Amino acid sequence: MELFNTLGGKVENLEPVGAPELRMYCCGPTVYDYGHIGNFRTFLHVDVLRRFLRQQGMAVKFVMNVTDVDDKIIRNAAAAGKPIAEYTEKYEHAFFEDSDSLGILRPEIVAHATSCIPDMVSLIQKLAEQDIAYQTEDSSWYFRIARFPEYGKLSRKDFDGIEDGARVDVDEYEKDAARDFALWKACKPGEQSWTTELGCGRPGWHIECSAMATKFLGESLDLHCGGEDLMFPHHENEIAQSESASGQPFARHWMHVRFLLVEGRKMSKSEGNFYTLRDLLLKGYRASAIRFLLISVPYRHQMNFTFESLLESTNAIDRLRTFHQRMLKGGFPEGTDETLAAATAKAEESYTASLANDLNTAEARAAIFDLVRAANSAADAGMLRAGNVQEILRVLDLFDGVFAVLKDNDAEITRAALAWAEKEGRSSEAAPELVTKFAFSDDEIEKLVAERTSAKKARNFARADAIRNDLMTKGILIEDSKDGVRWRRK
RNA sequence: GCACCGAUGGCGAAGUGGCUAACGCGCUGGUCUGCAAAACCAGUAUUCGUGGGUUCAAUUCCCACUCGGUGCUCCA
Repeated sequence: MELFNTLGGKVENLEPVGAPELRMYCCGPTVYDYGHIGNFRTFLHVDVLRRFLRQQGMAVKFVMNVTDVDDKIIRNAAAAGKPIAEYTEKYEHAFFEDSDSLGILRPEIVAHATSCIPDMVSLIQKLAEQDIAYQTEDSSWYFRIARFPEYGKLSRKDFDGIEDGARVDVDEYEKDAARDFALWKACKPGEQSWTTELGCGRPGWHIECSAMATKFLGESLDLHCGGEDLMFPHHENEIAQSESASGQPFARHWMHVRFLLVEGRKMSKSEGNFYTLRDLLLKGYRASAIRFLLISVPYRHQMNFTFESLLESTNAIDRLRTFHQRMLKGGFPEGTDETLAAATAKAEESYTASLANDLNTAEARAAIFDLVRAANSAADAGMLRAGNVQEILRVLDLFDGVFAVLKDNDAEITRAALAWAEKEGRSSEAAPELVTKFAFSDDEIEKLVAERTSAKKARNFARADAIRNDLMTKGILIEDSKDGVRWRRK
């Protein structure tokens, strides 16, 4: 497949080199709070890539780190009066719970910063031997950027222009050069620290990824991913550290997912447009719709997240699911309609080609909707045959292997979110209509639906419609068809 | 300030130097239905931010401007 490579700024073929599997690393979350939709847009697109590569028959070994010690964690844990391990455990658990809700597959390996300290220490020692790492008076260790002439090759920055610019950390006066970055931060009283050959302290942020990626994937990776903001300085620093230590290219391919806007503005707490996944679930939006929306705009484009588009995604998924059910129900005559068979083959081809072309999810999506229309249309015209259905379901499975929205476990996820809100004392944040919608059990709904069906049989339409309207106000939709009644939560 | 990215219908959003500018949602009308829902059909941008240029031909390439976003600092 072809994927844009930030290093070099071109679309390039992505394939494993020197190993049977593609070695892929993604900078994961810093677990100091619940994940927001911006975080998840990145992880979702990385998931889409991984699923597609696998589907294309490529073996992938995917490693993601969890940053479980850093300034924010130390600050927040102290404020909460908890040891950092206990504090981070909660948010890491929540992160993976949210990832599951969004259909993000778990990495092959999850690497924790706090369990890889010795690897970081030996990496820094390697740099120290070459005098690339140096110690300041306070016993912290820094990376000497002057010793890595290629610094800036990823983000293609002109450092000559910036070097003497206004923004220099005033409190880092001990460094030899303003841009030198911390590898190891000397311990401070009351802060979590490790006593190592480098002295007492804790790792800098950048060294984590270099050490862990190398530990689990070797000195040269096939692909390194992350949000666009990480390109500089984080990834640039990773390259500098890793390549200085190993003398080899750190990662051949770099993928960066662009930020999203919320209602046309940068998402931020001060703008009041900052949303975690849980916020949205409690507002009554479905996990599947959030996934679908977040991956529908190709990863290299800035996307504008709005509540209107979230509703649109919900409706689009309903269309797909309704169609899927229609195909599964079957009952079509034997044989194959050639026109539809051709349309199906074309949809499959277009779907694959779109994703293979730098992960154009918008086009891949369009290919599937083309198929839905063609098949629905053929079915209505009495042209759909069992042989077509078989192929259509296969293509639909292919699509869903990457998009993962056909299986409906939204109610389950929403219930879990409600339970969480209850437990955390945040139930007031849950939308009232959500509470009424889920107050009804499936059994109760079935009972009312049965009652309506018998009222209908007795041609008591007034009673039947009253039941239907009542359920409608509670968010439950009833559909009659030739072969029975179907209901679903809207 | 310097650098980079974007601007396509009511909304979201693909795409291309030249065939009717995808797809989804919405809306309007029709078919179906006891009525709905689902589904289908038809309609919904003579036009791709503004102004100039290159070209036989530009939404697509170039320049300027306007607006939005991003990076230069922790951030997915």
